Amino acid sequence: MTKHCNFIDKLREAGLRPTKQRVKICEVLFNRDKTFHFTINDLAKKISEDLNEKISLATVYNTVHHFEKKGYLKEIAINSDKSYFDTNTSAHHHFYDEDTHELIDCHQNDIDSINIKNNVTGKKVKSVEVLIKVASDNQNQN
Amino acid sequence: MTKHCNFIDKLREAGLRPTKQRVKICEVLFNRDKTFHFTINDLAKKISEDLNEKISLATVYNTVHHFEKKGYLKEIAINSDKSYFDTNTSAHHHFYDEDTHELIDCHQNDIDSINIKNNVTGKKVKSVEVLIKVASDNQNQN
DNA sequence: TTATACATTATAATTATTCTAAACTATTGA
DNA sequence: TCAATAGTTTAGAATAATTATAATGTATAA
Repeated sequence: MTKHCNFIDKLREAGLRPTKQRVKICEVLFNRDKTFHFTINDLAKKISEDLNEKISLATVYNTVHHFEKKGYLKEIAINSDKSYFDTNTSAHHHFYDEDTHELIDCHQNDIDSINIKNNVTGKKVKSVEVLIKVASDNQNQN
Repeated sequence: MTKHCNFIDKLREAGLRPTKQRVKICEVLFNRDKTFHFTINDLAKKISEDLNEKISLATVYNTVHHFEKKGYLKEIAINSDKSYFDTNTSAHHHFYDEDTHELIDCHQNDIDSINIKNNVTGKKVKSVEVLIKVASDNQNQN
């Protein structure tokens, strides 16, 4: 289990002052074994439940975006009215369960590596994201 | 070039009455050689320019969503405050140019086919979308 | 041609996100 | 230790995409 002081270091490394709000956000995000897929709203709700006091949404937005820029979080490309983030920043892709609206990590051994043969002229590949939508067989395909 | 009557048929096949608004939307979307990547706003703007009269945004939203359900359009998974659609509904993926914010089709011969070795238990793969983000070499990676 | 079911529209409502400006706090250096 | 300052948090307003509403309009089938 990672401790407070590690989060303080982590925040300092990101050039952020370790305020109690940010440390709390770190705890919720990074003090866990499994990958966490979340929306800003999920995160804010979890924090206020844990903490029994509210934290401004603006702070959550700002901090999450800082973390994303610093590579502590990854934003997941998905068609939704909300933005999804992932605490797993390693190269991996996602399943999206259309029945439950749940995101599931797709690990390296679940998929053959993606081989791009022709890139856009004069550009460099910055990231490759695969989203595999799944559903029960009897589900309507959309 | 596809003609009016074809659009009327197309709309009927989708179970939609061929109103003048819908026929116009068809013209803008399907009366073209190249793939069209667009947001609802792009589309509404193009229509009002072409037609020199406005068409309600609600109508555009409704019609585009009908078309998407019927498989005439594909929604593209991208992290954006807006939804992107594509008139090319065949199996293909996308490059996203982070410099210009432009979407570019990734054709079959640009990428090796995606091989999913382990799917989520009890589910069927409904779609596989690959988004390749590209930028100039000197661009900040985010 | 008329009844009816479906469509369009303007506008209001909703929701996610960003902005703002005032109050607050971690940090730095005297 | 303490004050100055630079960065933070906050509530609430502003913005923007999307959806809902309810009145009016129109394609269609009988």
